[in-house]
Order: sequence, then C-alpha cells, then structure tokens
Amino acid sequence: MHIQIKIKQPPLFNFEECLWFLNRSYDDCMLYLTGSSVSKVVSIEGTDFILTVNEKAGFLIINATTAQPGPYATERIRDYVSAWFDLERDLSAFYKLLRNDPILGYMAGAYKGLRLIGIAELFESICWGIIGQQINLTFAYKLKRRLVELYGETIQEHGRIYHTFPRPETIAGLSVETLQGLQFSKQKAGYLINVAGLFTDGSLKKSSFANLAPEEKLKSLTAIKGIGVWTANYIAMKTLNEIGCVPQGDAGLLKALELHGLINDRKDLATIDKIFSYYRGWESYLVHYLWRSLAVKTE
DNA sequence: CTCCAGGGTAGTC
DNA sequence: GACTACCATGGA
Repeated sequence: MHIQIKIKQPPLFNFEECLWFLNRSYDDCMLYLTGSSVSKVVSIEGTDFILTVNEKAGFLIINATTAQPGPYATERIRDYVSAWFDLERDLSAFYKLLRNDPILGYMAGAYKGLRLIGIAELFESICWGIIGQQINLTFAYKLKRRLVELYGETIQEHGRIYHTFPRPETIAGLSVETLQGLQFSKQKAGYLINVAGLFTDGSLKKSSFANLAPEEKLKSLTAIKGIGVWTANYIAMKTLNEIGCVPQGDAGLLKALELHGLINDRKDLATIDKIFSYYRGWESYLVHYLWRSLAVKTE
C-alpha cells in the first residue's frame, strides 16, 4: 500500500539545510540519506510505515509504504513529518533577533531555513540522551547502532534494511552485563534498563507531558534516574516541542560559544545567561543553530 | 600518555 | 545551594 502526501513548505524553511543537519558527518543507523531525500521507518498507531521525504517546487513530498494503513494514516503521517521538521512554527521572531545579533547574525543567512529536527518517540529520545552523555558523538552513534541492530526490528524494502528503535519491553529484559558487553558503561546500562522498565509498566509515557508547563516537564524528567538538567532539556527541545530550552553545560554549546568569542570561560554562567536572555523564548533554536555551526561543510 | 566528549549521582559542607 | 569525588570509555 502506497500513500503520497504533499505539504506546502512554510516561510523560513529550507529542506536542504535540514537534510544537511541530519547528515552532518555522523552515521545514524535509523536514517537513509541521499543528497535529496531522507527515509526512515515510523511507527504510527502500531503500524510501521517507511517514509521517504524529498521536495519539489516548494512542497515536501512524502512517500509512505505500509502493509495496512489505518483510516487516519494520511493525517498521522502529515503530523509526524510536520513535527519532525517543526514545520508549523513561525520563525520570523527568531530571525528578527538573530539578524540583529552582531556576532551570530550571519547564521540567519548561512543556515536560513534550518528547523529544529525532532525525535518523535519519547523512549528513543531518552535513550539517545542517556547514550550521548559524556562521550563523543562518533562513539555515541556507534553505541546506538549496536543497540538498534541487535534489539530493534528490521524491515526490508527495495534492498534496503530499515531499523526500528528497540521496544522498551526488549531493553527492560536485558541485563546490565549484556549492555556492558556492547561497551555501555555500567551506569548507562542501568539507566537504560530502568527507563525501559518505566515505559513497560506504564508509569512513563509521552502523553503525560502534553499539558504540563515547561518547568513541570523538566521536573518530571529529572526525577528519573540518569536524567539530569542537560538530558531533560535535550529531551524537552527534541521531543516535547519546547523551544525555550538550554541544555546547560553542553560541551558542544560551550565550544560554539567559545569559537564565536562570546565567552572566554566555560564557567562564566552570567555571560551565558545574558546571551540566552536576549533570545528568550527561542533558546532551543539558538542552541540548535550553535550546534549546526560546529559542523563544517566540506564541499 | 593526556585531555576531551552533546553528564549524572551521591556525598559533604 | 555550591563544591568534590567518582564513574567510564573511545577518539584525537
């Protein structure tokens, strides 16, 4: 069964910039990227869809295949892609602030149309946040690949093998020693298994966050063992649709601020606060653009 | 060998 | 609340 959906691209959206961010130079086992498209498996209401997104004449073109589309498949896929690329947000206020920034203003041109790329699934997002703590991203993607290839499901289409992220039930049933064998640290292994258990017994789910205030979302997240301030903010901006987040202490963020000459000392919290206060309400976007600035285009 | 990487917890004062 | 020790492991 095949579905094609067209979405009109909003202002201040550039698909190529978004694709490039997804690619950077990292090896994400959940995505297939070509120069002009991205493909992945998405689970919607329990059914797996293979989505391929590309663009044509100002529209995003989504091609989806599945065995059994439900009655609202088209709408759900549209919602998914819309959330993935943050399509519904009007970025004009952020760009106004950005253009007036004497140091970072160039980003409004250089990265024009880059959107905050989301992670739809809360379980996947939390696991990725935990995996990424305190290790370099190259290694983090390796760990993720091992976990996904061993414990996720695989779907084949046109000779490609697609992976789904492991289900909480699967991770909950693993032992710390098993994950240590994949080179997860003892602590991370424990965090992941514990979080998987929270999803499995129903005490943690994305829908519980829907009506919470931003501070309440962060509070609920940091109450979970293994999730500190950094991880909670990362999850809030990538998965819970919050754009006022600052993953404090983030190594990449601090590096970007140093490279732009905005701070000289990584412990200079006052200066960092001052920078972010100018972007109040758009902190997540500033962070995203600063992360983007760390990746250099080689072509 | 050293320092760093998209940190977190637990203990102390 | 701020500071400290400790954890843990690949990459440059």
